[in-house]
Amino acid sequence: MTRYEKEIYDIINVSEDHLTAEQLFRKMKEKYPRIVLATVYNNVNKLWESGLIHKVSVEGMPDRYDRVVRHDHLVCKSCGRLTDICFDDMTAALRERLGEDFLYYDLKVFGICPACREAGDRTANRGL
Amino acid sequence: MTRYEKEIYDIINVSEDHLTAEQLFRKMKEKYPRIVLATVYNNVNKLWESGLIHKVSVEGMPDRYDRVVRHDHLVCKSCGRLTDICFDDMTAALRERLGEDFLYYDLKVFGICPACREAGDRTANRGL
DNA sequence: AAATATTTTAGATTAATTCTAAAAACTCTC
DNA sequence: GAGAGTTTTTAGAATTAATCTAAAATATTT
Repeated sequence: MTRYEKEIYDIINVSEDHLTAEQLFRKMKEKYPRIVLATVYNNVNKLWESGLIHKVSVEGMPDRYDRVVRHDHLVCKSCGRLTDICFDDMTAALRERLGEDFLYYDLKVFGICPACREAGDRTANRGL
Repeated sequence: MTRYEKEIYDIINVSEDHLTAEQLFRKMKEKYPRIVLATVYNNVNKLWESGLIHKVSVEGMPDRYDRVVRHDHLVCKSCGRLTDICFDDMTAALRERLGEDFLYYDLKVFGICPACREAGDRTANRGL
């Protein structure tokens, strides 16, 4: 692993958030001011291809990057925020129903996050 | 629903495939040669916003559109092909674990489709 | 240190999607 | 059924996310 690769890997594994390439780029820039966005893309793609990080894609938003430890996601339909959640591992059950092996599965539960729900309520009260 | 909206809605509901905006555009063009890609985007977005169709997003590929009847997806990691599959409805179980309501969930199982597996085997035999 | 390979930079390019302004097609009212 | 207002479509520019390319910078090997 190169220096940047390692650094990006660490940011992703330490961060509570699910960062986009752009956000990783801004974070990297604090430490390496001459870094360029393409370098971040190069590195997340290398990390992704070698299975060291996950890529999370939600319609209408840029891809975000995530640690690989098994978990699921809550997606806010309103602001797009991703929250980790860990439902029971369904691998065995899915495999049985499917009748054959697969690589992995991805479960996203869409709803409205507390912050947006509150904001929505406030908005509703204002009659907007 | 406008004429185009209805037509696009029907194509999505009749098709076995999961079409991209580009593919819908080409299909629409057979019947309405003067149609423009932006019109397809306008219409799928209207349909999507009103909950009449689903949008399926997989990292690295353009969004595809789908009927709304509840089902899950198999995604080929190699060619990207989407296949419908219907596992048991987990809404109740997820809701219980989550402790609150949500809008819907999205389950994708990633693997290698039969065609790609075969092609891969052939390639492997060739030593590539 | 020279030769080779890998990574980064800078900036152009592509692909998917959205936006904008004008034209066309509806819809309503009288 | 002609004009007024609204909605949709067209055409093409603009935007965004991501990739590509070629040269420069860094590593690695010999």
